[in-house]
Amino acid sequence: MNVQRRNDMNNETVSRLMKAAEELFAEFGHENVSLRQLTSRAGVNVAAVNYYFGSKEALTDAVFERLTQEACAYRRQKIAELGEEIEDRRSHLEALVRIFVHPYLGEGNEVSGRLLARFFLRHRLHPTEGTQRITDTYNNPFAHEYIAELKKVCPSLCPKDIFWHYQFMVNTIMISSAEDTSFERIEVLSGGEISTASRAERMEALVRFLVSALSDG
Amino acid sequence: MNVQRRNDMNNETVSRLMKAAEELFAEFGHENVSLRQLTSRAGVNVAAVNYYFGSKEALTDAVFERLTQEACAYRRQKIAELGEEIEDRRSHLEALVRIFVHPYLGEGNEVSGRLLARFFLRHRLHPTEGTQRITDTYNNPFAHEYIAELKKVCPSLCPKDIFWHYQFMVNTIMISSAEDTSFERIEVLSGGEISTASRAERMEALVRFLVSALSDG
DNA sequence: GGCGGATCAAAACAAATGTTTGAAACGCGT
DNA sequence: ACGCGTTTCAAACATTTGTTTTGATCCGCC
Repeated sequence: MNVQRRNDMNNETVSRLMKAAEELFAEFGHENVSLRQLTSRAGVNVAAVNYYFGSKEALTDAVFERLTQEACAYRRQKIAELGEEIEDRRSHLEALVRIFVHPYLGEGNEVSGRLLARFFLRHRLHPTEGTQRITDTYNNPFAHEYIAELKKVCPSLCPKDIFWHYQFMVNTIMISSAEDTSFERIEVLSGGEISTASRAERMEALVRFLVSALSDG
Repeated sequence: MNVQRRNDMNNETVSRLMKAAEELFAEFGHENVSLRQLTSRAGVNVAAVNYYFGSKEALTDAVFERLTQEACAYRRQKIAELGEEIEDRRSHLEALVRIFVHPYLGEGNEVSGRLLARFFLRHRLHPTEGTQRITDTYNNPFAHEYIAELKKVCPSLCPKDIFWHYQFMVNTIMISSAEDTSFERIEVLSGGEISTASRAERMEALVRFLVSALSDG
């Protein structure tokens, strides 16, 4: 009835709200951002959230949905560009992994990547009707396509393990992308041997880890 | 002053509180458990939490600390039992991985394992003074010892990557242990090909994944 | 110009939370 | 039996949260 009343995209207030939500959610997590912080940052009234979205949760879901949609679309396109011909299995696998990781850790996705990962983790730990719907609509269909591609380049992997390893791969990427401090920990772990690495370095290390895990058997 | 007044372990109310906290936190996450739920379950008064622990956060930290301590102690002992002699690198590595995973997914650790993982994830996403202290006190020192063991059985791994891969390994284990639904997803991913797996099966699949990721290069 | 719906803003609202209070109940040594 | 420190309890408290309400204002249109 009054939920999700008129969240057209071409609306100043709506887009200001979503922009502010993205930034704040990424920095603090949606749990720790009150509507008053959010609307104050967006420069709109507190009531605007409920007026346009119906509830805070609906706004959260809207942000989550947009990011998820974009990530899946990007990856679908990149996989299509990759084509069918498989020259070297290992490098093809690496390309596949890079495509998956890119929306999270790739260049230009600093904010949205972290946010997307946080949303995903929250869905895993505390699924709601909304996040479940988004997962079913976007992530699961894409997951099937992606797993099919994995199968092509990992023939030595037991069929069951394809699913398992896909799951573990996703898990690793999520938490590794969700928070920068999880990467700064590398400095204390190595006793300073590795100084806090650049974003690009982190992604390379993650790709190596995942390729190694998925190849071989 | 009045914080952490008298949380002796040999106290009926205190242990009742911690037991209820463990169960509820594991099921819903500490964020989603109110003091009234908690104390009602424990059969004590609401004020008992503040009386004995000083605050809800202090109680949370106490639970976290105990579990972390136990996990590290267990692993230290098992590593010592493993001894120095390395006959087969691969199986030694596998044993090491199993030792790490056990407090999270091993038999008998159903509740505490999930809880510990949830705490750890929360610390990563939203560190506090308390969780940082616990990490510094227990996890980081143990991490150094464990990484040293890893180095012995992964000589082909570039020294820098030892730290990275350790970090990724921990991440994978955490999120994979934190929620059972992350494992039930395997059923929808495989299109029903794999029915929801037993806890033991999951652990085996995770061990395969990690060993594969850590060996080779 | 004036009507009517869309949009906004300030305030009020209800519910939940962690925390504190003050008094009653208890345990126990003297 | 008394006194005293500790523990327990119900109630109140202060604060924050998301949400709703009530008008005021804007803008297009007959």
